[in-house]
Amino acid sequence: MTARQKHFEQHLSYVLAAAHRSVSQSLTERLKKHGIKIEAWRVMECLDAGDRLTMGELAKRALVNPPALSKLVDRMVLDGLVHRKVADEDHRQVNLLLTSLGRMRMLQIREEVDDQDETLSDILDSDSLDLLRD
Amino acid sequence: MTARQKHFEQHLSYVLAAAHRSVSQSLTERLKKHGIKIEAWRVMECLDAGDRLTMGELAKRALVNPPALSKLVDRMVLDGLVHRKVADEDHRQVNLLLTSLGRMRMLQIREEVDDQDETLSDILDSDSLDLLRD
DNA sequence: TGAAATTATTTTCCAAGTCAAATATTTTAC
DNA sequence: GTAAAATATTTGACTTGGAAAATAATTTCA
Repeated sequence: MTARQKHFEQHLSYVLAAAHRSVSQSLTERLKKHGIKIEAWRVMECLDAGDRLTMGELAKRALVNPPALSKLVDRMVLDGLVHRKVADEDHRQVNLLLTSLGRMRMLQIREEVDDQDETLSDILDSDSLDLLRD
Repeated sequence: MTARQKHFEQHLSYVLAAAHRSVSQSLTERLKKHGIKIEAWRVMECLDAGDRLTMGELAKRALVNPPALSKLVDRMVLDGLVHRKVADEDHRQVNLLLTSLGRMRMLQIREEVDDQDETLSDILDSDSLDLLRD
């Protein structure tokens, strides 16, 4: 007899959705002044961190499905943040590269995100964050 | 001198997005057999739990923006899960009500969600969940 | 080798979300 | 009492996302 009869707001999926929504919304708000979406920021950070990423690798790391990534990258290319390059070894693959404008913008945005993280880390302790990495 | 130089995958927004994505995807997969989206399930649970909810209240509790909720409800009405009723006191407001079909379907879906929660609660302990409710 | 299978990415078509404006109703303040 | 402001919800125009198909390149293996 497990302790049931819980309110649905305690379901894992609800709690996660609420937390994600709240954090995303405030970050989206902050990123508005930089004219960029959270996903685009993640893509730029991945490119800065990882080496010669293909679209497939990038999709996994930046948490975006391949078709969505393809379209997002279209826009980022238009904005001059990244550029595509067919991979040398395997011509099916595409390597994405940050432009210097892209790197510059990423650094500015990173400050904004770091700032939000510091604000929020007062509320949330790091142990629970570790647990989320499952 | 705080311990910086962290990888961006440790950012709160990234960790939350990853956790949310992972849980949502597996739940979405499970809910497919019931022909329903996570948001629609949340709406039904809210209606079952709360009393005479207006669209505005519902939007907050079900974690959906008002325009998106309005459209989602359109579909749910078509599917016979809920129906709209102009509020008695304030005719600007709309009260949403579960149909009996809606309640029945909700109960079935709840089992699916409870099941997933049990599966995942082995991995994640409840302390971290409490912390997410901020 | 070369046809078939596999893999990476993009495209297409459609469903769903957003922002701002429109609509409907109620409240406020003269 | 009524015009103006405020509030609740929906609509419309546009953007974005997803599933599956299309495209392009590589690998397998007979």
